[in-house]
Amino acid sequence: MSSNLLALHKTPPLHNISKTTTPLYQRIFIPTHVYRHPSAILLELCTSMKELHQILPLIIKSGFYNEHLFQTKLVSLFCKFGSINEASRVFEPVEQKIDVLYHTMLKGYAKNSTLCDSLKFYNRMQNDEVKPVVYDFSYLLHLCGENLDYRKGREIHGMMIANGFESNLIAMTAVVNLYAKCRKIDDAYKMFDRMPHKDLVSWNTVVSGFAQNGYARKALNLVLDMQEDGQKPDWITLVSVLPAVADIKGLRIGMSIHGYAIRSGFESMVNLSTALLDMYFKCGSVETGRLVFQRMSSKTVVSWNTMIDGLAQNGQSEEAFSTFLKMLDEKVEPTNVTIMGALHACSNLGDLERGRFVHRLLDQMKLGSNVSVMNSLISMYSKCKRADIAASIFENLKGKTDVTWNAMILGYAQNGCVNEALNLFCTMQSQGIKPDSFTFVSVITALADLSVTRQAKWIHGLAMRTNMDKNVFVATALVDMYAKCGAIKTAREIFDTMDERHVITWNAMIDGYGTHGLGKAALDLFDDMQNEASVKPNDITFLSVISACSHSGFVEEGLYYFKIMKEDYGLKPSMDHYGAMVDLLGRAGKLDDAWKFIHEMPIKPGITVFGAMLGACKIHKNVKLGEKAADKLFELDPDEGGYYALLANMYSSASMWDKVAEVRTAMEKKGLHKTPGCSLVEWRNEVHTFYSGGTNHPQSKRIYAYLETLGDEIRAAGYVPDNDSIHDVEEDVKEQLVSSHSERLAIAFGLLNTRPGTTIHIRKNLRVCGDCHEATKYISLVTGREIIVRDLQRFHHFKNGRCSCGDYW
DNA sequence: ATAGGGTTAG
Repeated sequence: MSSNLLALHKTPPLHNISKTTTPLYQRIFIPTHVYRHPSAILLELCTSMKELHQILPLIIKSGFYNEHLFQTKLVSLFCKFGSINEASRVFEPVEQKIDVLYHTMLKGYAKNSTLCDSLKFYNRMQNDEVKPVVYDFSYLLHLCGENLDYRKGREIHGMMIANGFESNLIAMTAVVNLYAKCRKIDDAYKMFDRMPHKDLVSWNTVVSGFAQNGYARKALNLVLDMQEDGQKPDWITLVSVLPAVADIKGLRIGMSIHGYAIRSGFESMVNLSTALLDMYFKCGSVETGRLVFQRMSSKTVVSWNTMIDGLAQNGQSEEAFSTFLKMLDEKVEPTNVTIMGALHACSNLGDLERGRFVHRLLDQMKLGSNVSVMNSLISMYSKCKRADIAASIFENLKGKTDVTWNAMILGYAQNGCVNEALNLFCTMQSQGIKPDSFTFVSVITALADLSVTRQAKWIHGLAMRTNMDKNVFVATALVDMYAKCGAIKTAREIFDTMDERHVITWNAMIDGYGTHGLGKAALDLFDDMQNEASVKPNDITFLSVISACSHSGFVEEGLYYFKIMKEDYGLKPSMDHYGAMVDLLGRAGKLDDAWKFIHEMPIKPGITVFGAMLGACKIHKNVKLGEKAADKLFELDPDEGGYYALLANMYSSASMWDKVAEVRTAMEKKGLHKTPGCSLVEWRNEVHTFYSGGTNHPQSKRIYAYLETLGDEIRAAGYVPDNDSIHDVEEDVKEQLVSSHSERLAIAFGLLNTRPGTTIHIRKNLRVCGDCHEATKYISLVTGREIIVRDLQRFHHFKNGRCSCGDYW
């Protein structure tokens, strides 16, 4: 019986009907005009503009066209199908317009036209001496809410009061709704509080108001309050509160709401199922999400959209895309949100081909002017490594929003185009668009990649001045950036002063310690994290912890954390986790264990895993397993020259020169190249880039000359060149001289141009080679300088002839 | 004949 509560609320009880003399047509809900003529029944059943045009001649022929009821119905239908012009063509010629016709027309304006035009029509009503009714105000207020026009909304609120609707339930509910939509939730609540009588609809309005304004807990509490007030939540209450549940990832509350919905017989409401679907995905419960979707007896386009994006956000992008295709197959008309979901999936997959397919589709759908869609398109091309295409879309896009700027800045940042990202950041501000937390995160991430301390301090200062550093995500990006700039202490200081820490904050700090070789600090921090009730470690946390163990040689600990990750935390290891484990075992010299581990993996081992294996074989000169790993790599990713280089390095470390030559020939035949070594160093507000063996730098001569004297000094101090490292796979003979590796040029430049005692920060795009590592240790000794090198995988702090990695990297 | 509250999105 509870399921009928809403029905009882809206219609009089049945026994009343049978006692009265209500005419038959009212009892079965057929309106008067329909009763009078069969053609009107068609009008009642009409569901599209096309049908309406077919029926229109019949109405005219019937002679009823001039009746008020028909005119009003026609205006109503034309408006419903979106044509205010055709409604107007019915409305204007009517000589004796009844009030209802005006009200209907005003509704049409409010739903299909601008606020300005609607207000003009309202003024006309005043002139024509039509007395406004409460609904006129609610349409207008609704429109103000949609346009987020708070000022006009207040004006209309005033007009409403002037017309005597100050304490009208419906009018006040509309006001509450308006203030809530305009993000003035306090005003909305004040109005709600002032209402002498509150019904289900007004409670629902205020619940959805708090939910939409991000006050999830408050929204949930209001649902309890309303029940104390004697209102039983209906399915709209649930739909309104479910986004709040999703916001706080309250899976348990969500499930109890689901139970309540089933008990109350709301299961068949599509919108409710869709809201449940969304909630389950936002709570990360993919399985339940799939189940809800499967069980839905009818699906709207919103259900499909929720499913597609929900899957994409939960790492199921292949399934997201196939769901998108299935939707097209079932002839469901996609919307802009569908396209955004599909693009989201393509972004995650990094699949340019399918991304282009969606792009063509959205062009066909004429969605090219939809800013949100274009923002997603920019993100997709950026994620597919085509920042150039993204940039050309960005340039040509009319009506850019802050989201558009953020998407492009992030796109540049993710593609290593730091200067472009910074330039766009400046252009954005010069055009009066305020950077938000997303913008800062993108720019900070880009700078973190560069590892340039001066720029780091600049953006940090800017974030502080704009109060952006209070945002968790911005602060986390700062922690990450300082860690990547080698300033691990500053990173920790920011971490410690944060009011709120997200999982990603902990992850960034743990990873920072890990890459600095501070394994103990990383594990201590992981312990601290357990004491924090509000955060739970996720898969990334464990990846950082395991790789921290790997960098510090904590094999036992690494195995332990891998175990508890699965058993105590219920997390499924990804390819990256397996790669980190192989690295952990392999680096420690347990190559057979690593090889065994690969074969016992429950998923098919990928490039990450074999890459780690080959790297370990190179360090420990295990040619037999290294060749096996390399074979797999060539099979999995035949176009990557880096593996050939790694293999050649392995042979050279084992002094197998003929094999080295063989690999070089194979590489040349395939036209593959090793990524050129490149090191960055900051000097006087500029970033100087050095390539291996390069002579393009203005100070080049001075640098090479200095490297020669430096070579003599370090040899005198005991440095012995490592001949094994010399046989690299570079084509140029000069590049074979390790003394011209990019980091040495950068170090020499740094030493020549900074005052004695200054720490030198270098950023390298590849891993440091053994000989350079050895040489840098001696350089730090003879020059008395601290040299910090960030390579592809970790930090090396060289000081007094030693490195923080303890020669373990 | 007009009728206040509701789901998806960087």
